[in-house]
Amino acid sequence: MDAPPRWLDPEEKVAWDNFIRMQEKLIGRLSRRLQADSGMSASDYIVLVSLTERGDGRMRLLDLAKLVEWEKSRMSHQVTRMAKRGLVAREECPDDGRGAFIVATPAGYRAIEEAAPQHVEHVRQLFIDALTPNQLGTLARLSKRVLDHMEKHSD
Amino acid sequence: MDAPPRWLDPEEKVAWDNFIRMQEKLIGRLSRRLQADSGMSASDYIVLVSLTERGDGRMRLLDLAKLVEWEKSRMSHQVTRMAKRGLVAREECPDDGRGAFIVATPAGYRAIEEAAPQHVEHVRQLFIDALTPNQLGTLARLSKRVLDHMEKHSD
DNA sequence: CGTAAGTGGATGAGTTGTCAACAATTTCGT
DNA sequence: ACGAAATTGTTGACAACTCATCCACTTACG
Repeated sequence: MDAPPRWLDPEEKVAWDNFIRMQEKLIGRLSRRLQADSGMSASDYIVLVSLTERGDGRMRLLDLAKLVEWEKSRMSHQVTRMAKRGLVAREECPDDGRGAFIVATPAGYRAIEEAAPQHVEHVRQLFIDALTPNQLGTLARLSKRVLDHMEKHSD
Repeated sequence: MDAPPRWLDPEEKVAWDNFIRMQEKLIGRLSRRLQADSGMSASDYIVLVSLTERGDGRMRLLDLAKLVEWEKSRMSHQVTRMAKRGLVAREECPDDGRGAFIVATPAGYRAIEEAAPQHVEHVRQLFIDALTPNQLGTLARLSKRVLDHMEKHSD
């Protein structure tokens, strides 16, 4: 006998709906714009940012995957595609015969340097500017709270 | 000459990062769980919910697409796939020779009725339970605000 | 040592999303 | 009423994600 489902009460449902719709619209728009004005997908963007933010533009595949919280196979495919377009390259790892370094190429650096200002501007237009600094802070805290909650909640 | 990019200040960056990571983790987990325990994708789920929430379980393709804010081609593909699995069917539209009605089949009804309780439970565990009712209300308002802001901002 | 378990990564098949082009109707302007 | 434009929907090609599986190398343990 199943426990009766605990349906969402009206306020909970409104909260969930608003959140979902907002998030979907926001992410959708941002990624389409990014694609349109830089030819990069959101995934390309995060990978390049992650890589180039640490001085040497070089990271182990699995570390990269953990950093952005992806599965390793997803990262591997992604890197393969980006390598095909010359944005990153794989380098052998001397210490660990199995390993590979992923490196941002000069073209990769150029690509984020060109894409970033526009993208940040859109994040500002669509998200940051919608809220006061106070509200933004609140949203940050609530997001963090949900995030921490999920981390406890194994899966 | 380009205007100098208005980078995010540290608080803005934290807010954006927290939000993005939260949202990605949340959506990721929910959709993997939904897939695992009901064999439905998140897309299948919304389509069926949208269809069955209005009495007759029948809607025009474009209306359906607008409701969930998808592109029409995405909806068309989605419906094709769902039709192949017997969850929905296409019906001709008498008033409009171009049009098609999308209808939830009995199997479609059964499918959401089975999937919904578990899914709602997970939404509760991962999201609702992370926050107090007050905080949830706040998040709802902030989401709505961002949503409204985006609607003004044509695209 | 030698072998089993663990780790780092690659790959293939299947599903889903995007974009662009097209076809069929309907509607609107004159 | 007639042609142009808009609406409704489909399709095909292609990119991206997931899952499962596989291979190569490292490490740990007896």
